[in-house]
Amino acid sequence: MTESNLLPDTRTRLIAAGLHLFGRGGFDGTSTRELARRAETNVASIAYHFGGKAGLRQACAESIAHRVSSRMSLADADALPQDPQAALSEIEDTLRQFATMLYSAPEAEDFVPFLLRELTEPGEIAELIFTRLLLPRHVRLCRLWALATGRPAEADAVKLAVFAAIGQLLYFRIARPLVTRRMNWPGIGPDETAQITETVIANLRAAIERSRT
Amino acid sequence: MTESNLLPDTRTRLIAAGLHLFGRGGFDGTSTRELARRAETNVASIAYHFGGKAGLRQACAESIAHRVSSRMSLADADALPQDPQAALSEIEDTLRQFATMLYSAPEAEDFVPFLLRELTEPGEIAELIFTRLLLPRHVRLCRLWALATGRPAEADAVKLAVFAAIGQLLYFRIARPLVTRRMNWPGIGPDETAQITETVIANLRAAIERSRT
DNA sequence: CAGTATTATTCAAACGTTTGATTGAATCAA
DNA sequence: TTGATTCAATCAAACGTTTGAATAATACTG
Repeated sequence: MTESNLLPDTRTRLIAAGLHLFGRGGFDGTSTRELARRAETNVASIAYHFGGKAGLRQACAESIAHRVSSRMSLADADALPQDPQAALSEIEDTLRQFATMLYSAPEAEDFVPFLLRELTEPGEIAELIFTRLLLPRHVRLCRLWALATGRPAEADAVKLAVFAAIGQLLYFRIARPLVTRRMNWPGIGPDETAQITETVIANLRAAIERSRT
Repeated sequence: MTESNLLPDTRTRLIAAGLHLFGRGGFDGTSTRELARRAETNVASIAYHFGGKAGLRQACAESIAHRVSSRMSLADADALPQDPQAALSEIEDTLRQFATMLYSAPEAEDFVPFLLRELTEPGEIAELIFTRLLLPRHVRLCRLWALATGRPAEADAVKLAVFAAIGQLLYFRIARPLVTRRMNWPGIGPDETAQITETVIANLRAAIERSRT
């Protein structure tokens, strides 16, 4: 106790290094020596704390799962809004939260690239991220969508529409270099984030309107 | 002359191997020995024909650029449709072509993963793919969008809306394992492709309708 | 047209480096 | 002292690349 040290745990530092380096260079593109250097520790610590490089990768994913869970809490599953307008509002709020996390939350900056990279290539990590983070939110969004449009919550069309809405946000982040190039943006700051978010929200409203009639 | 050999060029075989292996395992995750084995040649051929592993990667990208150009030709830039309805139709056609290539074209199957992987990580290759393949089509789609909605073609909102439309298609392909899991699909066949495409087209129509008013 | 010189391509083998992992000693806190 | 943790040093394996000889294709010459 009473940690007067300036540095966090070796364990914690290694996970931070993993998120950063795996997210940028990929798992194969990152060496254990790089990881150790960035975490300011010895290579052997990786094996000691995580059993190996693959174990560190897993620990990075679990670290994200925890942090995202705390930052984007699921609304109580039993408490669904009643009128369509309230359902739509909650969908919009969820997307906005998601966008904030993806584009401009400083504390998410180091793990979002890791998350996206793992999501784009199938494997155990993608599995974990999907079941723990994405799936429960997808299910709830489908229920909300159903409330907002009057369609059955588990209809294929509803599920796909929700995927499409989330997909737009994820895509803008994945293709960020392409988007900034085409838009002649210096980067994605608060203004640009707002523009993207409003585009997606506008698409959402249009889709729901059309689906309702 | 009179090639009675069963195999294509070593050069050609190496590019095919590169598209396949880089697309699945990534650049760092693929060794020159794997590449040579799959191309049924010697490792030294990589250096001989492409200067090295990185050169093969580049050649793979250029091969894609050629193949996509021939399969998805750009309509003549000077021949824009005149009425909004025709413009909308051409946008829809373009998206459908794109979807076919991404999801179900057999001859695209081996290079689509390569293309997506390179697009998701910034670099020289992504640059080439973007400027040669994506950008010209994006520009034309913006013009068509402008015609269909009456808005200025180079308005930020138009560019972003086009990105959002393309992004949906790309995302469904990138996140294919996730989508099939959630939908309880065995895979993405013609039926599933149609469902996805219709979802995106429906979103497109809704967005354009709303943008027009 | 035959025979030779020239070039292009492929090959097995080896190069030096880097990889992830492991070792046993050193260091630390309790 | 004890158990947990970190360390420098080392390991075999795999890495991308290079080598020089062998082979195949092409051009030249008499």
